[in-house]
Amino acid sequence: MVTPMKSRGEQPQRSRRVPHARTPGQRAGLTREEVLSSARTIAEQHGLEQLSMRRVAASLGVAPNALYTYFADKTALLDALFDAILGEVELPGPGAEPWQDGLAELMRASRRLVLKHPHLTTLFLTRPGGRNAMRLGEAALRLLADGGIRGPEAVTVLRALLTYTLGFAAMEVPRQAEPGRTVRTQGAGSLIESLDPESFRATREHARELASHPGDDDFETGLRWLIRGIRAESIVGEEDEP
Amino acid sequence: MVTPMKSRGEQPQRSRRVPHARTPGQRAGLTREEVLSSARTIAEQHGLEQLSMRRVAASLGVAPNALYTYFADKTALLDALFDAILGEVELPGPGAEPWQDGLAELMRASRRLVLKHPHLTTLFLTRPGGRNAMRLGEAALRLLADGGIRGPEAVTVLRALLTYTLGFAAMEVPRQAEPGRTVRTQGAGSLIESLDPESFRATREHARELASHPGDDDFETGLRWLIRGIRAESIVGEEDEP
DNA sequence: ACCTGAACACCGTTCAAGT
DNA sequence: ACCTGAACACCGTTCAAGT
Repeated sequence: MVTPMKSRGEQPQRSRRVPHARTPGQRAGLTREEVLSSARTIAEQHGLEQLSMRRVAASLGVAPNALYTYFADKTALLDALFDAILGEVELPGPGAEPWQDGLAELMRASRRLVLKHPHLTTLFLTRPGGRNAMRLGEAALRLLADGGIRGPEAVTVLRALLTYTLGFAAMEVPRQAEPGRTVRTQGAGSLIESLDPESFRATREHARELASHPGDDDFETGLRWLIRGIRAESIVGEEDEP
Repeated sequence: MVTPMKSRGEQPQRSRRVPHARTPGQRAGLTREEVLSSARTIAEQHGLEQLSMRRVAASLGVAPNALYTYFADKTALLDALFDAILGEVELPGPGAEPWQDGLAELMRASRRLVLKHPHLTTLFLTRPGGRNAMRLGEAALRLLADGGIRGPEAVTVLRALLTYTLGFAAMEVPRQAEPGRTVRTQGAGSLIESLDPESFRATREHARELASHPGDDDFETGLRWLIRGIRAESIVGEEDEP
């Protein structure tokens, strides 16, 4: 499904040649939300590396430096963009399901979100969390508390789960979504063939699997392993293991 | 019509090294390795975002376009740089230690490497592997084979472990190493305090732990969980658990 | 406060030409 | 093949000035 864009007064993409039709004194009637939304459209359609202050400004029909009224610099815009997207994660309701299932579902939702924004992957891993990241963390911590995991250990668990989830998404995305990478990516398979058969014996034996894209199954399996390991060590007195 | 500005008076040159003291015909005696090494120095000392073709060229005392003799474009240089660094991972010898200990040590070595190059973290997650990445994978696959894990499952295990390891390093680094981020980073702690006490109850209860930097202990714990989960599900008939 | 014009100090990359 | 000079089409950001 396509992300529902708030349709404001903008005419679709005719940023070609409408240079700011204003004299120094006049206002364009910009808002912070409009700038953010425009940045988002560009990032989603053309990739993060195409997202520039000048391009955002052009798509809004203003001069480049007009944006600095709303964002101190480009990283401020990036941080806001990141947090806005994070706000769309569908939190699993406080259902009666077992806490570990709820956690798994939360991680799946996070991964789906990242995959829906392939160009922003690195942002998710490197930018410190804003308000919406906290909202995600809160949901996870509550689920953990349901499972009897609190305190420092809960934070460690949360970090491990998020690391795995976001890291997995970060690894699987660029290989398939980068701009002019088609040639280089397919080269991975043929690179294996060129390796010395002796010193790369195991690699060659697994050539087929290594060439395949990581996907849902790999993610689910690893997530299950991690949760299982957490339970085995953290929940001492649990007996109702299925 | 916007006029491209090109009116350039005689500005004083102020580059560090001697500006290319050659006439069009003369050679600088560059090598691919020299270019790579110079790029590496810049990336390590000033960060990845400061690594530009022009800066590398300047540090070598050549014109910017001279580099295109050795690298097709900037991403080619980046890929080569990435693989060169990967080549420095210390592979654990084929010792008699249990396979899971060997794997854990391999992941620790990988994390240490990433942490030694804080500016290159995203590179490790997003760039497809070159020859040295294969070398790392080979070592891991052999250890897994020692543990009786082969075929598709071995690749799944390898992916899960690498995802966790590189993802963890990617998350812990930027928060402490980014250029002008000091103010923003410390803001994470105070952001928690500003949250609504009710809807962010769990977050506030864990404020202290959440504010702390993830570190060695967190990494080790998560790695142990993951490996334990893998063993529990993959190794059916193992009894000698300590 | 919100915007423009102009400028500064950069980018990656290409093209022609010299040896 | 290896390099320079010059140019093209971009960047982020700042500064002064207009309303």
